[in-house]
Amino acid sequence: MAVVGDLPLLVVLLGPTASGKTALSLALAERFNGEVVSCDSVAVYRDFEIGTAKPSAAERAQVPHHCIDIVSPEREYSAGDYQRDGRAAIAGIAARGRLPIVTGGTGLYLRALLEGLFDGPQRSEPLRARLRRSAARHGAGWLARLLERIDPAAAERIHANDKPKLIRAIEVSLEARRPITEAWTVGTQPLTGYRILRIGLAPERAALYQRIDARAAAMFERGLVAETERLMRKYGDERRVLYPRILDALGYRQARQLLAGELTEAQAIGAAQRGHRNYAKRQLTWFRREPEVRWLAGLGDDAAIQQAAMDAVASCRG
RNA sequence: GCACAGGUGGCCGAGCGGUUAAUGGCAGCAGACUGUAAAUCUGCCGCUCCUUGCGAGCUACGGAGGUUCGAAUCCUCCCCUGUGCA
Repeated sequence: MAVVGDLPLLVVLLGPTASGKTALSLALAERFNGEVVSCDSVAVYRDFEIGTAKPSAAERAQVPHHCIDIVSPEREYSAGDYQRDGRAAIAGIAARGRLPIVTGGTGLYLRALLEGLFDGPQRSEPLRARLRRSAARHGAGWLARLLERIDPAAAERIHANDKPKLIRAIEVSLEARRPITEAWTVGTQPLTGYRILRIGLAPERAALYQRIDARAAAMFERGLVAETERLMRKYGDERRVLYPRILDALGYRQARQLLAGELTEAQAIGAAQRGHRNYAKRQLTWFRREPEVRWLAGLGDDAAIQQAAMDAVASCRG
C-alpha cells in the first residue's frame, strides 16, 4: 500500500464523442489541481476548430491543456508520435506536482500511450505507394496473398479486405526483415510509474445519439462550412485538388461535399450526424475491452456523474 | 379528365412467371483493430419456435379479384404518387 501510494496518480477519462469528457475533465481539473492531456487524433491539428469540438479558448485558459494544436495540418501525425508527445506531457504535469488527466477518444492513441506500440519501423511512404500500385494492378486479394507468403500467422489475423492493415503488416515485415508477428511479441513499453485510474463514460445510447445529432447540426450552424473552405484554401495544393487527410475527418468531409455541390446542406448535416454516431459506436466497442474501467452510466456534464467521478478520484488519492 | 411512368422488407433501390425471405446500398445491432484510427474491416439484419440446423412454422413485394401446377413478376378493377397534355 505504501509503495503503491508513492506513485503519482494518472486519471484517464474515456468515452465516445459527445459523452461529456470535456465538461468532466474541467470539473476534475479544477477540483484536483489538474491539467488535461487530450487524446484525440484530430484535435492535435492546428486551425481545425469548429468540427473538432476542442475545448474552447476560455476553457483552455481556465485549465492547461496538452496535445491540442500541436501540429500543422500539413504534417502526418501518428500513434507513435502521440505516444511520445502524450507521455512527455504527462511527465511534465506530474513533475509540476499536478494531476494529469488524459481525456481519450481515440482508442489506438490511448493504447499507444498506456501500453505502448510494438517495436517496429515507422511508416515508409515509398514502400506503401509501391504496394498500393501493385495492389491496384493485380486486383483484390493480391495484398492478402503477399502477406500470406511473408507471414501466414499475420495473414490469418488480418482480413483480406482490410487494406490499410495488410499494408502495414507487409511494410513492417519487409522493412524490419522479419515477420510482423515476431515484431508484435517484442518491444511494447507500457507507461510505468503511475497509478492509473480509468473512468469511462457510458451514457444511454439514445441519449448519446441525440446529443451527437444536436452537436453535429450546431457545428454547421456555427460556420463549419466556412471554416472548411478557409482550410481548403490554406492547405490545399496550388491547384486546389490535394488536401491533407484531416480534411476528410468527420464533418469536414461532409462540408467539402456540400461545397462541391455533391450534397445539399440538409444531406451534409445528416451524413455528418450519422458519421459521428457510427464513430461513437466504434469507440464504445473499443473501450469495452479496456481493462479496469470504472464505468459511469451517464453524460459527463451531469452533476451526479461528476460527483461520482470526483469520489472515485478522491478515493484513489488516499 | 386523358396520356405516360411508378407504387418492393425502417429508408433508397434491383428483380419483371419457377434454385430464394426476395441482388445491392443506407440505417440499426454485434465484433475486430499493435505508427493513416474521426481511418479501415468483419458478421447479423421480416416474425415466431426449437433438438441452432444449408431446421420448422408463419407473414411479406399498394388493395381486391383472376390466369397458372406455380406470380413481386401476366390480366382486370380500385386506391395512391410523379411527369406531360388538357
